[in-house]
Parts: sequence; structure tokens; C-alpha cells
Amino acid sequence: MIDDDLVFKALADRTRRQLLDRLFDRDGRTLTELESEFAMTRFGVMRHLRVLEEANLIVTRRLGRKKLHFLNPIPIRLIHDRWIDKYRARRAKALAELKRELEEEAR
Amino acid sequence: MIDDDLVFKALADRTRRQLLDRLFDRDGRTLTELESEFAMTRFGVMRHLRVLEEANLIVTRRLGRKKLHFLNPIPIRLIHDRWIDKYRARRAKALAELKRELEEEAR
DNA sequence: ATGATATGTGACTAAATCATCACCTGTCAA
DNA sequence: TTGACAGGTGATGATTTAGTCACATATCAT
Repeated sequence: MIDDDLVFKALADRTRRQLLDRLFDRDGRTLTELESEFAMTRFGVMRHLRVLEEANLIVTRRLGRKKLHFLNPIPIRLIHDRWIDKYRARRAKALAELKRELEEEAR
Repeated sequence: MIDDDLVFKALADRTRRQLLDRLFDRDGRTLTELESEFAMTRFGVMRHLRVLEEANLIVTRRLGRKKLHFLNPIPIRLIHDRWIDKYRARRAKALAELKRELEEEAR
């Protein structure tokens, strides 16, 4: 079950978005591995991971004393579908790509 | 310019998401029109609209003493692109559709 | 077995956020 | 021109949230 409020509240924090970035880059990381990349205590990172898990943005699997974290793309897709219909999708995609190109050019 | 933090903070509030829903349903509404659909004071709704506008999730156009509000799909598209690559997009889309079908069936 | 490793919990403080209020400015229609 | 309408501002109180801490449990390697 996907709860709107949990998903969006989870995404509202910068640290949690960065955690998703890390997992997008490579899945299956442990808490300790993730924690080492942040200037925050382990407890802070753990709390954030828990919020992400409760929002179903990540799923976990235990492996011995380790806990592996994986990105779940479904809630993100649902956000997209909520406010972008088929017509808009094409236009939004084209504009987003244009935006990226312009920003690359500006460097 | 699109600021991550503004976008996600804007989306974190349920009222603001409902405002986007209204505009997704039909663009070009005025403040007064939107306000009448919420159990909140006009000031509250106005404040939320302002947050959405600052996050670039809506764009506005003045027409006399009226201010028309339009949905901007680009930030939503960028959220999608941030955590869903081409491979995942197909899978996430299929799963999201499956999820919707199952929920319809459950009725 | 035992020390090191990996993850987990409840309580506390500081900071951010929501909703409301009284009051203000600009535009329209007759 | 005048009254009604549409939108706008800054300050305030109540609620929520982020980050930290001391302390706890479970698993591994030797």
C-alpha cells in the first residue's frame, strides 16, 4: 500500500533524497556503508532510512547481521503519473531534455 | 531555475497536492475559484499557491484583477528522471499499471 | 566463548512549518 | 465616482520534524 503523505514527506528532506541518489547509483548498500558518506551520525542516517522504508521508497533485505537497501521506483512513477497525462508526458520530457542541454551548454 | 528543495517542500503538503490535482483537472483557475473548494481560509490557500509558484510547480498569468493559475509539468518530470532510468522506467510503468488494475479489481 | 561488528529504540532539544488574523492595494461595473 | 470584488502582506501561536544521545540486541570471526 502506498501512502501519499508518507512518500512526499519522505522526499521533503535533502538528506533522504541524497540517500536515494546513492541507491540509484548502486543498490544493495548497508547502513554503515551509507552512513560513511554523510556528515551525520549513524542514528540520523538510520532514522532517515526508516522513513524512506515506511514510505516504500526503499525496500530492504536482511543478510546475516547486515541489512541491504534497494530503491523502489514505483512511488516515483506514481507521482509522475498523477500530474502528467500522455499528452503532457511528451511535452514535459522534451522540455526537461532541453533544459538539461541548455544547462550543459552554459558550462 | 528549478530548486530541488523548493519543489519537494512544496509537494510535502497535502493541501498543495490537492491544489495541483485541481489544476491538473483543469488549468487557468483563479484564487477565489480554488479557495471555494477547500475548507480553509482564503489566506491559507493563497499562501499555498505562492509556495507552489515559488517552486515553479505552477505558473500564473494576470488578467485584469484576476490571476490565472496553470500547472507546470517540468519539475514533476525531473523528479521522475532523477530516480528512474530507461530500464527502470519500463518496469516501473508496468508495475504501476498492475497496481492500479489490482486496486480496481478489488472494488 | 568473546570481542568486534551491524543494526535498533525511546527521550530530548532546536528549528521549521501550517493556519489564522487584521489590515491593505488594485480593478471592475453601473 | 463609488461600492463591490479579486488579490496581497507581516506577525503570531500551535504543531511537526531533524538530529543527537545513552543504551540495547543480534550476528560474525577466531
